[in-house]
Amino acid sequence: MSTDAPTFSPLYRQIKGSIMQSLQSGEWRPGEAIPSEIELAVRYKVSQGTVRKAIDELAAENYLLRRQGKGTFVATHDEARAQFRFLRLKPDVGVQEYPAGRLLDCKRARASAEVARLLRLKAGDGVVVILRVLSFAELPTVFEQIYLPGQRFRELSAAMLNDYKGSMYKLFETEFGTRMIRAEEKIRAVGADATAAQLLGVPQRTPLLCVERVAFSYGEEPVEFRRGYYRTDKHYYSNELG
Amino acid sequence: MSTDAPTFSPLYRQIKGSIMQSLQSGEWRPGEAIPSEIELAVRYKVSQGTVRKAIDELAAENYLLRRQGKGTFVATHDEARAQFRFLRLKPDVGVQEYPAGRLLDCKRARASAEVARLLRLKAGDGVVVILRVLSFAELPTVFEQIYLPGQRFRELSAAMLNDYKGSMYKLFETEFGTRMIRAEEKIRAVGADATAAQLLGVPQRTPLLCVERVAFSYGEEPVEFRRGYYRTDKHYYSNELG
DNA sequence: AAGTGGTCTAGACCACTTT
DNA sequence: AAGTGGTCTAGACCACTTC
Repeated sequence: MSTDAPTFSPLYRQIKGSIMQSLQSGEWRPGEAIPSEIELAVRYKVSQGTVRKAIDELAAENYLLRRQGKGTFVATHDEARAQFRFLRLKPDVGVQEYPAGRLLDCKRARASAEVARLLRLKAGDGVVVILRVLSFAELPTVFEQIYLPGQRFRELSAAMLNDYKGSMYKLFETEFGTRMIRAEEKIRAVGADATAAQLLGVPQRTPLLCVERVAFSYGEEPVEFRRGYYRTDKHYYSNELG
Repeated sequence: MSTDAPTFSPLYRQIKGSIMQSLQSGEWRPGEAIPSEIELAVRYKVSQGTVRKAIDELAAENYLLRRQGKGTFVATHDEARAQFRFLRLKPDVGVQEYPAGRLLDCKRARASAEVARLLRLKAGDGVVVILRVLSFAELPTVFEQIYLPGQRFRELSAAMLNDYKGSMYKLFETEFGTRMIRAEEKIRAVGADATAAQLLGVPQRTPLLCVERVAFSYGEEPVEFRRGYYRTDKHYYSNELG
């Protein structure tokens, strides 16, 4: 038999697929409870155990959040758990805090070949470009360039970004129905260019972490490209190898 | 601290603990099959499903490896899966390859305060210090300083490191009964010092990734501290945010 | 008390590997 | 054919939350 044909797909994976579709279609919205395991078992005509296994996997992949006694909820970017999932910078001393953001620019532009490739657009398609600086305890630490598909984020404006309190991903989720599920990062060491040096208050050619991130939403759809320059004299990027 | 006053500990977690102890004690060795689920169910006087759940978690945490039809095996560092678990450097172009290592030094020394703290030793305790350079396709890319507890690695020698074919963690596992389970890394950007510059063939102050790793064995015991300097002009450190 | 997720059981059957 | 892990079921009971 051909190796890649879906020769066999267990029931619980099909259920998992159904649930993911309901999430993607917005039938159940972030923060809301989905139907109970028993209800879903009835709906899909399977046993509760089979539904459980489907939900177990979705919870492990950060799509859902189980709360004993209360129900199963669509994951959100304002849970404590999610706060630092995409921000791996920790201070050398003290506890991790959420940074203050300063918006430098938010404009429309055309996608370069690179950005188009990463976001699966056509070169020249419209994108939103956001520039900002993040500071920890008044110390400018991150300079970020963010690229978003213009289509999906048509309504996004500088005012919106400034008014919104909370993380950017929370705003995307709330205002654009776009939930980030996972991201891939490529990390390099580079010397600060004139712009980064000025914004971060360091000499040119100071070694900085260059972190390029592509974030994916439902269905492995890339919906954000972000390039960040991190000062690492008082912070470090933390990672766990499991 | 004794493991816990179990406010409440489900059966399958106790089973999991028992299995972990058998792994730690060496009752089942890396690469070997552990008893079948049914045998374990009999041994622990529980149902097969309860054993399954315990094994599920251990497999997810890279302690065990399930193979349908064959059995459940103690994880090893020579599986394809494990090869790149601790090496996150990927080439900008081409496919990831295993690097060639060149040993520069392997000596005994006394732990500095920092190394002692990280390895939970007393300052001045004996440690093994290894210096080496890793090259990808003839290109020196990583300069590493490795610190190991002298006690545990009493027999380790330069000859042993040179003779051994395969990854260092595989050697630790085979020759010292020390299996690395997980690791934490702190990543910074720094300028190349004279030593690193010379060994990696770059000018001084070239931006390099500085990756500090503490690796843990069974029971969260730290058994290795490693500081690596990575060139990132042709490679990048890849990470996934799940 | 009622409803939710979490644990545990016992048994049936499926898929994969080896003999 | 026999043995392994993988799936699925049905039901019991526990722990947590809310009413």
